[in-house]
Amino acid sequence: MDARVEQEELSGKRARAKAANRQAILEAARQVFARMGADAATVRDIIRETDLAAGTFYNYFRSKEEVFEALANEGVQRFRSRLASVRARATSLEAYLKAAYSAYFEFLNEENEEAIERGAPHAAMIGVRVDTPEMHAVFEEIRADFEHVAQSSGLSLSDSGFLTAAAIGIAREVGDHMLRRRPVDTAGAVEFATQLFMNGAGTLATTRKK
Amino acid sequence: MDARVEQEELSGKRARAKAANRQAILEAARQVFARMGADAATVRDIIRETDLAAGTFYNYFRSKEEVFEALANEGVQRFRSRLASVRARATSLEAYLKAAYSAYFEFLNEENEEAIERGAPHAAMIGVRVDTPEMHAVFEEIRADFEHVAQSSGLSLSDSGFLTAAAIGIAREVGDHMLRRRPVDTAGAVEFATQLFMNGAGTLATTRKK
Amino acid sequence: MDARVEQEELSGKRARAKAANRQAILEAARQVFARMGADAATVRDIIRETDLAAGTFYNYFRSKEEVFEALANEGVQRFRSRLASVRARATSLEAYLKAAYSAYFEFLNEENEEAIERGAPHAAMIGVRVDTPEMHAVFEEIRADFEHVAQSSGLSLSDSGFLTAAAIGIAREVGDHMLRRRPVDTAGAVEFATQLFMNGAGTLATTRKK
Amino acid sequence: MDARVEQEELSGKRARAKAANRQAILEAARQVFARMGADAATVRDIIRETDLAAGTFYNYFRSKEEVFEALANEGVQRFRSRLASVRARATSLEAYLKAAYSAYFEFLNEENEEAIERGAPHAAMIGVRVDTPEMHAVFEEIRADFEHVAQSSGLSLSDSGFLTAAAIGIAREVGDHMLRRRPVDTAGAVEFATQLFMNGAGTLATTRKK
DNA sequence: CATGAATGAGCATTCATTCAT
DNA sequence: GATGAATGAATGCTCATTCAT
Repeated sequence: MDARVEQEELSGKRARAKAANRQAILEAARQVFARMGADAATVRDIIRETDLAAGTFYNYFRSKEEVFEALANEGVQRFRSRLASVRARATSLEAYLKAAYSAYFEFLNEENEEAIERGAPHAAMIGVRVDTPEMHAVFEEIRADFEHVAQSSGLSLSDSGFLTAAAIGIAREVGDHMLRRRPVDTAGAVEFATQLFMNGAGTLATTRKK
Repeated sequence: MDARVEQEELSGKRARAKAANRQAILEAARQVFARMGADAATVRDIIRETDLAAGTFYNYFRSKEEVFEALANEGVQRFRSRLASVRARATSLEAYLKAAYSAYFEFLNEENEEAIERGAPHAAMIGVRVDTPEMHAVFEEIRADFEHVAQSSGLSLSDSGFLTAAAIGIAREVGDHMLRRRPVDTAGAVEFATQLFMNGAGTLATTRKK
Repeated sequence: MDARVEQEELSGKRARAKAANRQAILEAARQVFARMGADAATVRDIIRETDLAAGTFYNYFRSKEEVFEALANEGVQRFRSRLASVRARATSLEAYLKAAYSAYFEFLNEENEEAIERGAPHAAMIGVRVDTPEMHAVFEEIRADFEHVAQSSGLSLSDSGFLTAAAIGIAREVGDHMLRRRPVDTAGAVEFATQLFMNGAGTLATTRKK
Repeated sequence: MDARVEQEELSGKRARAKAANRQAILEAARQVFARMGADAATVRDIIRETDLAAGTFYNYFRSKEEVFEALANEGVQRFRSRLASVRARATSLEAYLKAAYSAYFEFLNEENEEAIERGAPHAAMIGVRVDTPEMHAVFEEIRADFEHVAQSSGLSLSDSGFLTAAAIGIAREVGDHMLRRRPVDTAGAVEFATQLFMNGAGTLATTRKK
């Protein structure tokens, strides 16, 4: 009885403590992964960054991989929610692209800012790089967006799979390249990526003066 | 005199054996990396795939990473040499792109054929995926090619860094996508990637009939 | 409240277990070192003598050397505390020597008894043989004792460093020799060493009858 | 026939080459042992210091221990031959002691000079420290010398075993101590050790002025 | 639920030794 | 007899995971 009452009284606190522990582990993992790479990191490395005991880790995750996945999904989800806003407001293909690239490049910049400042060589995009079911879902969302926008404009896309892949490829590589430049110019990257995807390299080259 | 000849004969055999062993380790590593991923793989996994003894590994490589690097460089070099032929024959930007994408997609297909058939989920491009000095060199080569071809055509590229990044991004993602389709259609991928890069998505969408 | 009490009970048990494990490792190491020599011994040899698991060793010591050192210091400290009593009661140089030699030879005998009975060829004095900072401290203690006792007697020692070295040398070699005789005669060894150090070999040789 | 003749022609050369190889290994071992300690040293370390191949080592020695023993015996033998000269010329106990201590301290100094200059922390007396049959032989030789000299002087030693042990103990510790002082004063050490052994500490202490 | 010591499988690596050449 | 690559047993050590408290 006593125990039960106590348990119920505590349940709120406990739930909060549980959530806090889970978050603590995730945050520690994020830092450790960034600092030494997810592959080199060990569960011990993560738990050491925490004030929890080794065994406690296993109350929340079954393995390092599970943490990694959780972290990755978290990242993807963050981007996905941004993409959802974009989708809602998209009118033309070009407008959609601009908004989507903008969302991605901003996201990339924000996510890496914290890590890069801390001198974290392995930072580069834990959340969005990995080949997970979540990432495939994002691919399909974008493809659907493309098709939807195209349809609205009375267009038929030749190969939406390839188009989506290309859009994503541009985002990734141009995004990485953008991060290496100082100052980081997301607006420029958005402009470039959108122009290239819409009109090709032709418009990006100018006839030289003699 | 006699001794010298004999010694050379011997060292010939030995040298051949050494080279063979090195190759055996590399080949085993390629398979192991493909099967279980380079990070999960251990030196033991590699040497087990071989009929060599554990210690022998260390006569040839100092660590798993060294094997990985050797393998990666090997792959990049193979592609680089193809790229060199392309460069030699490039006339216009479009011709260069077509040839380069063709080189890459064919390369991708060949390299992965063997691995995919063996059911190797981690196959996807050890040689060309990793972020090595070699890869940066390839990036710069392509950028230089772009600038050279542009100059020949009397054009000035707006941002050769971003352009190169975009071209590579398209290659990577469209390439991966291509591999997932059956039958693998490299020619179609080449056509798509070239068109997109040159003219943008506009030309790839057709006005729908009502 | 309850929890606190419980925790202390638990930690008590744990603490006891930890101490017991540490002792078990030390004792096992002592035996193994005695049996096969500290250099030939491996961590596995030590842990095998224990009912602990291999990894547990590293919860207590970082290496075999650390165990060795702990063991050596332990031995030296045991002897040092005996020497402290001797010092407290020393009046003349001869009295000090007698007491110190007695302390050492008894110590030597006791420490090696257990080991020799078990047929341990490498027993001979882990604790006092090695060249550690602890041993140097003992050297300096003895030298200080010499000077102090001499001063009390109104004497000035010619070379306290050499004198200390000589006293220790005699202790070591005569002590080892003593251990090889049956029955072990510590009293005789004390008498001999003291006489030799005080008066030289002259008093130990008697004129032969014709 | 041909082969035989060739072999016989070479036999001289070969014998010399064999001896040279053996010496090369011994010398390399001496250096390696001095540099890193005999226990830490490996056969590889030794052979690396040589221009011989790994396998060649085993044509001359069966193991590192055998080299060590050879080296140790060599050292003891060198000292033994000096001791033999001493013995030949010894008249009184004091004269013998003086000569023997002199022989040992000089020997110690010479053997370690080369090593210490090269910055070899592990040098300290490979040749004379170890507990080998050879060392026991030396012990017995000295004991016999003691008895012989005593007899010549019409004396009877109380306990020649302990006396010998004491003399050796003094030699060892005073010798080590001597090596630590700069400049190394072998003459002083000889004087001290002889005086102490002959007359005890009494003569080495002087009454203090009030 | 938290704790943290124990576990023991598993890994990288070294090394003495062998042996085909 | 010399060579030096191959061998594979052995070692130190780490780490994910368990479980008594």
